[in-house]
Amino acid sequence: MPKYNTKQRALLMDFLTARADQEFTAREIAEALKPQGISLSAVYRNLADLEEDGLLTRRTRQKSRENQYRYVGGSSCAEALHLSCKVCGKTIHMSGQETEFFVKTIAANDRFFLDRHETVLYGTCRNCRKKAGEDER
Amino acid sequence: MPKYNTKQRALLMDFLTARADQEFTAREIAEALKPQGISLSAVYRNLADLEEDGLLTRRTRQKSRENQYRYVGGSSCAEALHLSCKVCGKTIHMSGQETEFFVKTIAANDRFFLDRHETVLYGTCRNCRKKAGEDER
DNA sequence: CTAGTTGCAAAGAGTTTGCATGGCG
DNA sequence: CGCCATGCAAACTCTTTGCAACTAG
Repeated sequence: MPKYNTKQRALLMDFLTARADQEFTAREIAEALKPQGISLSAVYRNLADLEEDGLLTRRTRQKSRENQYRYVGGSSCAEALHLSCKVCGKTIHMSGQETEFFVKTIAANDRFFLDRHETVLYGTCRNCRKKAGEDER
Repeated sequence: MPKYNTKQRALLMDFLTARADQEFTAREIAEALKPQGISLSAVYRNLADLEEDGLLTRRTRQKSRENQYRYVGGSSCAEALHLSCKVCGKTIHMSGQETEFFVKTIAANDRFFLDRHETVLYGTCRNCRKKAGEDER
């Protein structure tokens, strides 16, 4: 969708690809990059382009008004499904093989064709589960 | 979280449980129920309570400013994973058996513990895929 | 040069909240 | 009766947009 390569877009892409799979608000990105020269509206406009191209996932967290943006266009993201820990926010990439198997199984059993880019599976990662276990139960 | 059983909460619960797994905006719900006596703010407040209890999923669609709310607290939703068609919006429940298998596989392979309530898998259902195929390719 | 992109500030819109009123228990 | 929930409207704040200035090609 974009036609020119601007400094601002390069800044944003560098930021996002260096932190693929982490969630940020538009404000956070803008604040981090403002010293290097990008405005909040440029961030929004470029994020919108990326989202339209399916390279970006957006979600709203509970109790929050701001959207969380997550870049999922990296090469290591291309085939894998994303597992996102609700506690620490980290993302795990499911292995390509496992993903392949899931996608095929769902297509066969449910006649449903998964969009790997748009799908994020939420839950708790090993570490956070361990911690929760120590605290509560 | 709620302490009293009000007419408004009953209205909202009836609406949502009768349409489990469909997505609505707060405005849509309020408009549908307004004749029966509920205000937009009551809708928001009750939705917030439900979300906090994990009975409700929220997401923002591309190019839209409004949040989509989806009730996932029904009994048939308890065990199943949700497959949501991006085209027609319908939800398919993955079978309990298949879900169980997936959850266990992911726990074993990735050390990741899926939250079935919070996870929605996006893609295209059989019908919509067929249609898309006829149109384009 | 020409068209796309940026910045700024103002507009826009969904969501939240304060406060008085009404209803559940 | 006391406390919670509702309604209304005002307040909030994130996001979008208009427009002039600036660049990339």
